Amino acid sequence: MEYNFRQIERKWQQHWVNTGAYKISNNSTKPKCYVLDMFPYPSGAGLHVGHPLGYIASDIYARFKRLQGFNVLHPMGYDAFGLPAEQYALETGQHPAVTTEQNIKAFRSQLDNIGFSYDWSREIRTSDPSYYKWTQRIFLQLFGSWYNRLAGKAENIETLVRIFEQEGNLHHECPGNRGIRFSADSWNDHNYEQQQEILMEYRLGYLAYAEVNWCPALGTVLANDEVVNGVSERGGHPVIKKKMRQWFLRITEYADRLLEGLEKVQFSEAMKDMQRNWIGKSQGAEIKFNIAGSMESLVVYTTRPDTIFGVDFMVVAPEHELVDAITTDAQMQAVNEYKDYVQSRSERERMADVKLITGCFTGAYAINPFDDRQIPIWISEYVLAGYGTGAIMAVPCGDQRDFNFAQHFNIPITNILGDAFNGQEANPTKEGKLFNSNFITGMDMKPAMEAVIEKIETLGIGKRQINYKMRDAGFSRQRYWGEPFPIVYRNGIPEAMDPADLPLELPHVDHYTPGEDGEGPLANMTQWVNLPAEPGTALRRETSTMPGYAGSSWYFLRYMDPHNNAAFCDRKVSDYWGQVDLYIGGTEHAVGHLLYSRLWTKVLFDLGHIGFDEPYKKLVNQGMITGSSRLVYRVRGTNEFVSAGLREQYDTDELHVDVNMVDGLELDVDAFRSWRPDYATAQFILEDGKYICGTLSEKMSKSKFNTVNPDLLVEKFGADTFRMYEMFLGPVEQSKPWETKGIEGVHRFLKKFWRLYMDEQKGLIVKDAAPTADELKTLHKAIRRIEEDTERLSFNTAVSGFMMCVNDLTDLKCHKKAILEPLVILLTPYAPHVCEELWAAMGNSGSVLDAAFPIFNAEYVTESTKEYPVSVNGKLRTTINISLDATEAEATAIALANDVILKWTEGKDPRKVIFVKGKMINVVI
RNA sequence: GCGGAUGUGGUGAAAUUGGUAGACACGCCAGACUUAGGAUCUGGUGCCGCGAGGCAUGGGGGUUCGAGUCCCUUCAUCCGCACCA
Repeated sequence: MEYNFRQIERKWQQHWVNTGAYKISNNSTKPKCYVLDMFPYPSGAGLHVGHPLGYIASDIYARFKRLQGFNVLHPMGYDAFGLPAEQYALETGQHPAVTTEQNIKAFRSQLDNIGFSYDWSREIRTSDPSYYKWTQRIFLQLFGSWYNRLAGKAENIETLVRIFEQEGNLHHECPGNRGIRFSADSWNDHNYEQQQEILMEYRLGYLAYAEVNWCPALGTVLANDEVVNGVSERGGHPVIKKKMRQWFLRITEYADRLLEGLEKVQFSEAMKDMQRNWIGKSQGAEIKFNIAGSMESLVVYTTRPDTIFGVDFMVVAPEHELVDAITTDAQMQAVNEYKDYVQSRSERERMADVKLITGCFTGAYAINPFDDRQIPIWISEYVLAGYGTGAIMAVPCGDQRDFNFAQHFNIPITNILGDAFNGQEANPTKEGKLFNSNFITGMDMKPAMEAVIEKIETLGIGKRQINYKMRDAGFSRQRYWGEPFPIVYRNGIPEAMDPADLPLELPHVDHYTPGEDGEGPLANMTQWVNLPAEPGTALRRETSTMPGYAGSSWYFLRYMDPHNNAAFCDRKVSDYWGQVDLYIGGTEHAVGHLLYSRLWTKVLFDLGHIGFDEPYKKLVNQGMITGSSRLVYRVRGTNEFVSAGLREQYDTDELHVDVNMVDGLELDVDAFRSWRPDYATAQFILEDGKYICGTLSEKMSKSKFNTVNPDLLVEKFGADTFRMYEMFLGPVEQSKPWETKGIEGVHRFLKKFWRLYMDEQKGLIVKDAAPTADELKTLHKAIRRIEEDTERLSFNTAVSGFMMCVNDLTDLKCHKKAILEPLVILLTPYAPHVCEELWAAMGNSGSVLDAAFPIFNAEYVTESTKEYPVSVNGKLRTTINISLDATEAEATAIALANDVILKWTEGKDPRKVIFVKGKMINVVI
């Protein structure tokens, strides 16, 4: 029998469906293991070979844990809301629900091809009302709670109301507006509307004003990646910033817990660094500067209060509320022109264009509180309104950006660093003494920071302040294809819907055009938006929808209990499954999705809905598979194509060609001719009778014709080969280019593996004879290696471990059941179909999926001698076989007596001999 | 700009703790079997050199008996940056 992978794979995939082999129970005495993939957004483009990399890795791990006796939860679903479906709807008029459904079907069939062990009975879709019902309910939890800083956790908003009634907000600074201070009496005097406004400043899900990318020509709000160079990607219309009232999640209240939580989880240090950076905690001070001739004062945030005597100018964000009030008449026009310019710039551009120095003097001066020096106040785009107080004190001798700014605008620079400042560039050191600095002159910088903070606090002109770069998360999208907010505005005041009335279903619309003034398409559904109400009351629904990360922030919980109608997840069930043991996904989610889902988990934990406050115990980021594009070279102005090696001799244009028409580097010229009508008559200038293509490594995309569809490879080589080849490419976490050519090596391996069991003529050739020591050694070396490598997710080396094992067993002509049966189990996580086939062929009744993982026995692999490498002065000169029992003296004597070593020591006495038992010998002369 | 990652043969890579650099494959070369080969098998294959030998892990420097691995420095490429998901 030959290895007929198509028949085998079809047969067992059907069998596993029929027997419910992947259905997992929530009731088990086995230890649990939760292995999760980041679920995909079902795009219309379908899967390319880059997508399944992480899925295959997690599938192997899940199957491996199952063989080890764990009850493994390994689910899959779809992050089905999103902008592309809505965009597609705008263009084609097809409802996103319809196209999403089609895309999911296509995804599913592609996934099924590869033989994953997902429990599809637990599938979820974020766009399904039975799912987003719970997303809405959890949002109401966020809306209905506040963060009690004294308790260090979220609590129901009612507890805050009780506190206000008794003591006002004396002990609970308002996170949304630090200026708000009130007593119990004044709280109780407030009317409902005023009280709601105050509560809004405390809620974890709250409304506030923020800027969006508004494109007047399209009448819509654009995502950042729909804006290119300040104009809309579609149509190239101007985009400006517009303030809109929007929902936010108060993630900043959790900044410290999100930082601390990183200590408890197994993420890569790089990943933790990215999150820490995103959160961006810094310690410093806020300092108030009076403004000359004005009642206004300017509050700046600085991490370097010790440099206060080096301040030569102030920079205020152009959007800062004070700008209009302090700008002098003489500067008004220049300031307004500058503000118009900044309006057209994206935040990214403002941060990235560091060489472009722009700014405008307001005409106003701040007064240094310690020496009364007058300091000019400028506005510049490099200061962002959202960070700190939106104003900085600029110290050119200590900060390069400030230095560049001062030089550009000819602002004199004060030196407070003595010789440490050379006048050519800023010196940002925190180590050293301060000069020319009034009462802190001569002090070391670090104690000086403390001294300044103490002084400003005594004087009441500032205070110690911790800041975070992280901002509260915008939670509104002016879009259709997302979760509707379960919010009704009663005369403009937002109120939670009754949870019993959820889900609030997304109404069907016929048009996806935006509403007025930047509102989402739902605003056009006046029947749906405006609810019947008593006279004098207006009841209006929220017309924004939630962003993509809403549904994905908690989906890992729903998989545990996907059909529960009474709760998002039964507490007993979430207690059983607990944290995700292994989470695999792309590094592009490093901050966004991961921080949001960590936040939601913490809130749900605080409110008592689940028993753990970090969702993912271990996180692994798979690398991106880049496409390897193939290029052809057309002789300019002709229909003649020249092979890559000869292209220097011609004037050519470089064109992408579909990688599926190229075998390695050789173009299939007939396929190329029939690719497009204008190539039908193409002529080729060949080298050695072949047309050789050029290559280029770049992101996989349809427009580059470098995507490779896994379906084709599965059809040609089988799912087992495909799975193993994806793993064999290299470490999961590393980015690498796709190269189809190598897949044949893995396919050959599986055929060779098959031939250990099956003969083309004789069929099964597995015998019951006793294994030899060599055979046992080969098997157990493989068991040890595969078990270790799989556990540490080093799948590429595990695959080569299998190859070595099969090569050795082939050389040994081993066909013994005692060796081959454990080997089949070992390979099952990687190549489940062929293993199930051979397992059955050997007469086993149950499924190999539930076999017991072979136990490694060290006895079979112990060696008595070692081929020691022997170096002279660190250069390897020979190897000598020496007993592992040999003492240092014995081994050294053998080495020094060796002919080759004698030749290299040239009769000199060795100064030293380094002997590392079991490793090497080095003779130093 | 900030942050992250990666540089090892013609290619993908391996080297788990500082101890034989290139395992395992692809490709290539030579051969066997064959009507045939995109099947299978055998041997070879880092570079330079006839050889002895020398050189080699992006470049430069350092620590060490010994460095792909540790330290310093430098270059290059890729990815993310808050409304793509």
